[in-house]
Amino acid sequence: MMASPKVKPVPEASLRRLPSYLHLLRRLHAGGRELVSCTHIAESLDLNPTQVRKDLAYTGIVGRPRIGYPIRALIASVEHFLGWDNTTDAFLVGAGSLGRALLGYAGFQRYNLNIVAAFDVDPERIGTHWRGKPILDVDELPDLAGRMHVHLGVLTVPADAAQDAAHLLVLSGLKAIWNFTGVALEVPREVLVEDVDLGASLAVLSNRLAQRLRSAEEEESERHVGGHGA
Amino acid sequence: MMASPKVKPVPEASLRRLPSYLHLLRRLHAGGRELVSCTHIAESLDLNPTQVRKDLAYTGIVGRPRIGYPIRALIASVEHFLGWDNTTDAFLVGAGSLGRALLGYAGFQRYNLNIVAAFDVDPERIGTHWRGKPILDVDELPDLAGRMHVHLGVLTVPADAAQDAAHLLVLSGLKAIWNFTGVALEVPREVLVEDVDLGASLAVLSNRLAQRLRSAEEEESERHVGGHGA
DNA sequence: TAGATTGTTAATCGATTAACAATC
DNA sequence: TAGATTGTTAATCGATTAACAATC
Repeated sequence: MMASPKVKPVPEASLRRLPSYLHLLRRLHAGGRELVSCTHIAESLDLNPTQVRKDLAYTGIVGRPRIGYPIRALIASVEHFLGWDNTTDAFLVGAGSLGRALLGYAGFQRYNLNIVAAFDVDPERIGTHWRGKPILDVDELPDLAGRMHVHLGVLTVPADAAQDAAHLLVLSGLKAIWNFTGVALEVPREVLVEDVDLGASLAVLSNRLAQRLRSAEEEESERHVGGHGA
Repeated sequence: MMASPKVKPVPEASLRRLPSYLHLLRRLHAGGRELVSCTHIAESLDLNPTQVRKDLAYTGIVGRPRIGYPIRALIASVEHFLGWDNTTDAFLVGAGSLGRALLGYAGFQRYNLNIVAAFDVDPERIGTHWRGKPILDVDELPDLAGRMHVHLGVLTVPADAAQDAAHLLVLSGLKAIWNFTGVALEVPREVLVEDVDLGASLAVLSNRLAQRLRSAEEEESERHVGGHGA
């Protein structure tokens, strides 16, 4: 007996757009507006209206032709679909600079994400607090995960400790890992991993910037020679 | 006269994979290995060999049939292609919790990225240092950007200050913005923006996790009733 | 009613993957 | 030489976008 064999997963690209809709919808709602159309959302966010309509349909909302969607219900629908309608508790592993940053980051409230504790191996860190959150010995993690019913781990250890730490999270029964290490983790299929890869993001920007700086130079030297096109 | 009109841009997905190749290649190189094949890279990173071959070809490297690529040259090729062969200086704007985290993050060395200073509007922060980096008044940014030839800005201000801050960076002559605010910025076409959207990333993980927890519940209750499939 | 907007089906587009000739 | 691997062209796949009927 397999778990929901027919449900085809929502495209990742669609999921990734939902938070930006949510952000806009909350602003509109705060501004007192009650209805919104895909056309309006699409224009605000510079997207294709059909794409917005499909994305929203995934959350289960049904709109009314000529009218659009009730904003209140739409917000609720998106939040529920993302599991952001209830607080999600999480453990953070690796209380280095990046880890402490996320530990102190107030912005996670928006997603109803609550990091309840951090774990580390460094005796200097263990037993201390950071922004009101305890930093505990990583050896306590397996036991606490079970007792506190925590399913989500935020992984911020150094790259060379990443795979071992991931293994520990799996053994501790966590079901999802938000991976900031930049390392491709090997975990069982039933454990979810989502990578936040700063290197990947920076690569896009760096390449495009380097390209432009190069072609700007080229253009400059061409101007001196008397350019004959590319 | 347009800048390089014929150069078709490398697909973003390919660029995003390059840092993971680089990471692996550096490890192999450190291990004393001198040659590597796409097959080997693909197996290590769980990718399609043809895809790896195409990605690497974008950087300009040429391999030898039967042999593969010389690792040293391949690393140099990828690094150059990403503009990571020389140090890139950057300004960080917004020295809140996330900003200070990135300011103190040692991992950027890997990409030859050097944040030289942070800027803020809070008088309490201005004039202080964090991890050896000065936090300056944002009013000084335009002048310093020109004098220090800084092209890249790391944007970590609160969401409601994002657009204004981006505008300042544009006016200051910066050419690229690494945007951590989660806000869709409006900037002139000639300014590059790359978004690191934690909300988007978390959305994927949250939805998939919520889905699984839901279907686990379903299965549980089905077991009691005597399930008749999905 | 007229027409704006939804929901859905079809066409387009681009990225991934497979096939295969060239080559060391 | 034989065959593993590269580089490239063709086929596949999935996401985006366009077209359009249904409807309020």
